[in-house]
Amino acid sequence: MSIETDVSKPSQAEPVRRARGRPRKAVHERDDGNRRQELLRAAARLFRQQGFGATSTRDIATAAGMRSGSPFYHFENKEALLAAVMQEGMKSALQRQASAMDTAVAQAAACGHTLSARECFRVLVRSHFEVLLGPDSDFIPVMLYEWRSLSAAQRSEVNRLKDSYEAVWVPVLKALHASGELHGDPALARMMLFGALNWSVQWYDPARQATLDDLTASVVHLFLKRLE
Amino acid sequence: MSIETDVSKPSQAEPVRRARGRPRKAVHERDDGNRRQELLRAAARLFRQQGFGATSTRDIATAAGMRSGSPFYHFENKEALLAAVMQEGMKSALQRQASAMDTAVAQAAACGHTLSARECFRVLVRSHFEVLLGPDSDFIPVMLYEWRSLSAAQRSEVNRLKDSYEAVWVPVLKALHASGELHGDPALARMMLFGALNWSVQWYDPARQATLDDLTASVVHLFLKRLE
DNA sequence: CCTACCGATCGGTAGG
DNA sequence: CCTACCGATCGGTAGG
Repeated sequence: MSIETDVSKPSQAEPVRRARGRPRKAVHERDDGNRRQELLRAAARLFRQQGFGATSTRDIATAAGMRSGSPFYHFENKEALLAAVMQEGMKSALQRQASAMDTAVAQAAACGHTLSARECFRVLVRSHFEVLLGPDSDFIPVMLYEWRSLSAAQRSEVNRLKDSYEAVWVPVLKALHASGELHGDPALARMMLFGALNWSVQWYDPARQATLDDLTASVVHLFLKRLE
Repeated sequence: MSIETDVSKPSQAEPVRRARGRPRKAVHERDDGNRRQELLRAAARLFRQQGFGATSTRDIATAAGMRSGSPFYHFENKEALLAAVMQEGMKSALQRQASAMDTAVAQAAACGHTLSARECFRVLVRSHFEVLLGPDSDFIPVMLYEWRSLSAAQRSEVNRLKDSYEAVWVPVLKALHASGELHGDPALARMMLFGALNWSVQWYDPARQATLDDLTASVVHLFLKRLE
């Protein structure tokens, strides 16, 4: 279907490209990174809405304002596009996590005290909710629910990022366990906690429900015991 | 779509089915239910492993020992097969939940006391883990992670079953909240709890990790406060 | 339930 | 990045 009208077919002497015309955006070839980013955002949105398997590369191209073959100029194949979405999502999550912790630590220091494990926990949960539910939050849900479609190599690449994201939580949960604020095996508790948080992408409706601060407070009360 | 072959339209004297030929397995037509079940199990396994979009109806047919066109004798289309997997999973989950509660109530009665909310909670969590991780546990993960591929009508059908499954938990969580064993909004706690439990299908390895009883005990300790 | 098939779509590529 | 295209696969069906 959709046989393209080949308007510009025969002897068309290369449109002589005079190198002085437009100083910026020369042949719209090497200014991408922009276009690549648009592709990633479109892919993330569609992969999340419809699933990887139900989204065609044509869908993505159209959503990014391109023709059907063009995504393959930026990505080797459809799976590489999926992997890039996930890596992009994890990198931005890592950044958000680090900056949230830095800010909190700095604020505490300005008040002349250090962050308690409980406060660390709150900051991490809050940052995680932002990653999951905040603006540009299609990337991580795609990672959570489409990893089956990755090759083994791509999967272990994404897992590296995920491990370093989770590693930040480990000492915090251990400290909470040591203080008696968190019961049971911290590793198991971490799994349960991530499950509880990640599931929110399935039901959270920003229009009708609580704010991310409300959610965070709930999680803290639900998972942590009072210290006394 | 799907124009039914109106075989029995005009003057077609009903294909006289001689009731005496072969007593069992007459024309291998009406002894299915067996084959249908095999299709469902194969579909559940493949949908879970590879995802709905990445699984072809040919894959499923082969796994069930059929030819490529045969699944469509049992199911109108691929989506109907997916919907059937989910409904099958939810019906069996509802049965397991009901029988677990019945057994527990009967046992308590035999000992001359009633089930506490905490004991109810434990029974429900344990039954849920069995649904998620026990034998024949491909159906529910498919429901959890492939509902995007359902039509709106199919989705609301599945949601009816899911709602009645969750409804059993509501009074239990309310009682736990009333007694101070569960903090925060019970509805929100239910979401978090299901997230924590359902996530286990992503990491639980029966070979290397705790038993379902261990998991259940962990969840009880993690989510419920001591009553004193 | 099988055989034999069809139309559509899809991932991907050559060449510019 | 577009044009023009290909081979493969896929969901689904007619007819028995």
